[in-house]
Formats: sequence, C-alpha cells, structure tokens
Amino acid sequence: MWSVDNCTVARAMATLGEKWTFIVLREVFLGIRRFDQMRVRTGIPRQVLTNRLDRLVTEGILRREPYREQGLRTRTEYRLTEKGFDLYPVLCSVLAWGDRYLADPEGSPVELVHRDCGAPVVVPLRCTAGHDVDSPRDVTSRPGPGARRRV
Amino acid sequence: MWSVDNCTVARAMATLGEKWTFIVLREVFLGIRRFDQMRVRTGIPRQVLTNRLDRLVTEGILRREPYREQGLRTRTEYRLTEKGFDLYPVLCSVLAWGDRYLADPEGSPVELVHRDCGAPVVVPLRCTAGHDVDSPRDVTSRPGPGARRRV
DNA sequence: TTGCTGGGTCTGTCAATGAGACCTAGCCTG
DNA sequence: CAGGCTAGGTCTCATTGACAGACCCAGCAA
Repeated sequence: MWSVDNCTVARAMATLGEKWTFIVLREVFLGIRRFDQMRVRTGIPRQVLTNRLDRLVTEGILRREPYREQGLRTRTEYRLTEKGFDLYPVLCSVLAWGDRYLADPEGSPVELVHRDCGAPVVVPLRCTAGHDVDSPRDVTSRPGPGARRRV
Repeated sequence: MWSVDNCTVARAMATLGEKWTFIVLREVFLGIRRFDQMRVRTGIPRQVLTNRLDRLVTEGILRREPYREQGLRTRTEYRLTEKGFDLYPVLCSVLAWGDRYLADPEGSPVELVHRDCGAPVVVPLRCTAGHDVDSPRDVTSRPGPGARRRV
C-alpha cells in the first residue's frame, strides 16, 4: 500500500478545505473582489474572512491589488492569480454536483455558459487520447513518480 | 445582485467542506471501505471519522453494507452510492490542481489512467456543444431557473 | 474638526477537533 | 463455557477554531 502523507488531495484540502474558503473563491470568480462586499454577501465573520484572504494570498491563490475610488483613499482588492484561476474546474465540478443533487425544485440559481456559443459548460472526465470516460470504474489509479512506500 | 443562500456550491460545501471529508472520499474511491483501515491510513481521530461517515451516509453519498470475514462476526463497510460516484470529477479536479501546484519535486504520488487506452485522465472544461473552454474568461454566468433576487 | 468609510483588530463564548482510555458483540480456541 | 481477540465504536478532557459584537484607524471631504 502507498503512503498517504504526500497525497496532493490532502495538501490541496489543507488550504481549500477550511470552512468558507470555497465560498470566498466563488465570490472572487463571480467578480467580487472587496472585503466588505464579500462579507455582506456571504455573512462570513470578519475575522474569518481576514484569515481566509490572508491564507489564500500566502498560498498564491489570490493577490492583493491596490485600487482607488474617486475621493477615497487607496484600498486593496483581491484578484485571482494563475494558480487561483486553475481552481475553476474544481469549483465548476462542485457546482455541477450541487446543481444535480442539492438544488431547489425550480432548478439551479446560476448557469455557466460558453461565451462563444452559449452552450452550458460542463466538466467531463476525459483521457488525453480524447476519449470520454463515463465512469470512475473506467479509471485505473497507479503509483506515480512521487509515490512512496508506506513505512 | 443575486441571493447567495440557495447557491449550490455553498450547500455542497456544507457537507463536503467539513474537515477530513475529502480525505474520506479519497479513501473510498481508492477502495478502502472499512473504518479501521481508513483510520490507520489517514490518522483521522475515531470520533471524527465516525461523524464523517455518519454524515456521508445520511447525505446519501455513502451507504453501509454488511460484510462477513471468515471466522469473524458481521461488520459494516462503506460504499459509494450513485450520488457519491458523481463526486469523482470533483476529486479528480482537486487532484489535478494539487498535482500541478503542490506535488513534491519528483512528481505526483498517484496517476489516473483510462482503463481502455492507458492515457492519463483529465477534467477539462467543455461546453455541451463540444468546444473546449480554455479559460474561465470564456465562461459567462447567468441566473438560472432557481435564481432569486436579493432582499 | 468632524464625520464617513473600508478594512481591519480585540474580547469573550461556544462548538468542533484531537488524543487517549475504555467499551462491547460475537466469533474462535482451549 | 471461560477467556481472548477484533472491528467499530463511546467517554473524557484539553486545545483550537468559529462566531458575535464592540472597537479602531487612515485619509478624504465638507
């Protein structure tokens, strides 16, 4: 059996799995970039929001950007880095699952569509050879280059 | 602006976002189905593991299945329901992101390949018209049928 | 000089997590 | 049929994290 402590899912979840973190990311992907907007929209306690934003910045998922509103002093807002943008499939797949199983009877509150053609965006499982992978059963997991035997 | 309390990401994360839940799911997808195996492999405290499994069962993501080992009394193991299987893309996308940004220098500890052709499995963003979606910027979000105006 | 505003910090309470001891049903062996 | 073994749990208590609400503070404008 394989060691589990260099599992990248565990590492990812150490940051992403903290309470509210996904909600913060959702907000940023929706274009909400400022502390107070997030706080009011989501109801996250100030201190927790401060923590999560700090953490996401130190992890390199968000970056702070100064902005200046007419007649007000300079403030900072939060924007996605490339590392942050790359979380989009994660968020989309959670959304897809939630829409399928947890939506109200009237349906999903938000739809994602391809800008160019207007068709819904989905997150299918595929292989790099271009096949659709229909089920987890069609996937085999094997040790990768970083695998370590369990002690 | 749109109300945020029927957001399916938030609902999904209410369950999935608890500490250790993703790790439990990873184990189950790896074929680890028994309490003690999970506990030993992952180091999750007993009480927490009990909680998470209970919760995942009541959410319909796992189901309990009795099993009987030669010479021992009947025990229960945990298996994925269809709702649980449908979380596979979520886990895969987290894995892909983690492998890209958080792996040790020697690489990912685990690789997922398509059983039929041996090519790596990925979780691309696509639209139902069959186009690849390269960037979150190519995705437009719009209110769906369940959208509610904010009060 | 006073007030407003965004982005915070400080304080106290309560819930969740973690570590470790203890429990228990039923199967086996002596 | 007493005793040991085992998987899958409770029980207890210390530590950490979340939450609510008050407070702070820099700088711009009137």
